[in-house]
Amino acid sequence: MSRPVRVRFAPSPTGKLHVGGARTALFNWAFARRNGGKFLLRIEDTDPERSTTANEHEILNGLRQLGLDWDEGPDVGGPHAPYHQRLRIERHKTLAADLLARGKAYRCFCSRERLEALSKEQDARKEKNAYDGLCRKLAPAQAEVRAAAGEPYVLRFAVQPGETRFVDHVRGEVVFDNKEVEDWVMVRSDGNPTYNFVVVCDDVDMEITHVLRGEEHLVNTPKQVLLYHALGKTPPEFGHLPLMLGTDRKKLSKRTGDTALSDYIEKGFPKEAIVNFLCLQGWALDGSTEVFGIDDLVKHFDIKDVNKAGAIFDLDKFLWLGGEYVRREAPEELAEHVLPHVVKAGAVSEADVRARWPWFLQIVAGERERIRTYGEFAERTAYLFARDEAVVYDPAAENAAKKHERRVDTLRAYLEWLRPRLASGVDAALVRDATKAWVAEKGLKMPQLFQPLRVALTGLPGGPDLFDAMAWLGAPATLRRIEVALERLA
RNA sequence: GGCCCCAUCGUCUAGCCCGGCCUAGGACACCAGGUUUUCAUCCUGGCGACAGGGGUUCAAAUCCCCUUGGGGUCACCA
Repeated sequence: MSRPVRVRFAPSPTGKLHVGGARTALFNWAFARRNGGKFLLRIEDTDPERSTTANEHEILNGLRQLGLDWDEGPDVGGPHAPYHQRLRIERHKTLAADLLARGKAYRCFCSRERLEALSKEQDARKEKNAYDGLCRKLAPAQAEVRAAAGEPYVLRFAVQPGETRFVDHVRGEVVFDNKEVEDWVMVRSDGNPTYNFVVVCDDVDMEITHVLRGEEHLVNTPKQVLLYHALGKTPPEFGHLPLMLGTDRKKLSKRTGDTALSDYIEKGFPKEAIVNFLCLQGWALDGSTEVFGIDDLVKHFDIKDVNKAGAIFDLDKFLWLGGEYVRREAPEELAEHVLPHVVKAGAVSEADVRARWPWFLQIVAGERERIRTYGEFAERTAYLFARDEAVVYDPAAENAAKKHERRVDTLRAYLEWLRPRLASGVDAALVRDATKAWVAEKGLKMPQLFQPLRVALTGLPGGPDLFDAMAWLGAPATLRRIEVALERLA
């Protein structure tokens, strides 16, 4: 007889949503959906200094963009409201007072100076840093008097000797000797409870059955399990997810790459690719299917299949996945996704693009196989929106063009030949065939014309079919760019 | 350093829990070839791993132990 599954994701709105956090949320959500349970969101805003509502909105927004929804949370409410931890503080204080009254916690009057000196001594003796339990020996009545006199104190949890063990669905059973767990601070001297305390209070009140979180919390778990017992509650089951690592094999940090979900959204990774990639960090569908959607995750997710070892964030594979999803999109859909990035690049307005929508769709269809993110589209097509006189020549492309001795003569001859043929616009197929015939007739090798021409039109070393590019550019720009190249490639 | 966690190709992983089907499978990346006006897509092929050492067993990537290596954590932060 097990209780209905209830899991939560409890982000702290002190910054952007980390991709590791996004994956934690995703796995929690999938676990709930897979097991017919509830997924709730709780905002861990106990640090008023660093928590902002802007961050909170961005986090919720990011989760929604990934396709997650929650049954209870700050915006949707629920039977256990409020879902902002800050608003639950009275309950936390009540629970803390109860623990104090029952001798499960005690007042500690030690000054920060003493604590600092203590840890210095411990360092010198190469001992582990931990509170020595001095105030635990104080008689409760005496502590009461000192507190009443206004002496500042913190509330510490009284750890009893023994062993603490818990089930971890990722790692198996984990055991800690309570000697390793210090008498940690539950309530600060300013009256605010600490994370390890409130997280348990809220998880108890919200009837959380499974706690799935990052491995960095593994060492907090014995403290929390002990607290559950002191509260007379059964601890939930745990699952500590492997860390997402940077290329330096350490916890993913800004040092080795972008860490915020929003960074990847801004770069224009397709949402489905983000979800897919996050799944692949620590979990596999079946060992051979790499591209799959969030529905497949729900259908097959089992916490027991989650990997124990940390996973290095593999940007190459992420980009590859991006390409997979980009190529699955129809031009119309892709055009909408790509448009904001084009506008952001600054050379053209959304209205201008929409005014030429069929034209834009052609370009999107043409570039689709060449991009892995929406952002890359904007980069690759920047030449289309450049001034004809100021197309940026990629050095590699320019050098390749300049390898050809007679490039200017060839280009000039071609320009003269081409001009009348574009009089009524560019028909890509026609010009393509005619040009190939022209090249053969002149006894030229293909690259002798095509490389200089490519630079003239696009400035890029690779790219779309040149005659498609001419069509996109239109006759005047095509001719003008070749004219300009006559001088720039001389 | 103490404690805790982890260990299959360069990377993400399948296999491990319930030893034999594993001369260890897939994917990314890389290399080579094909298609092509370039780039890309696409197709074909190649390179490439059970960290080391002991056990247990008829048999170990799979179970146990040790070593080594890596990571996490040691706050009145979450």
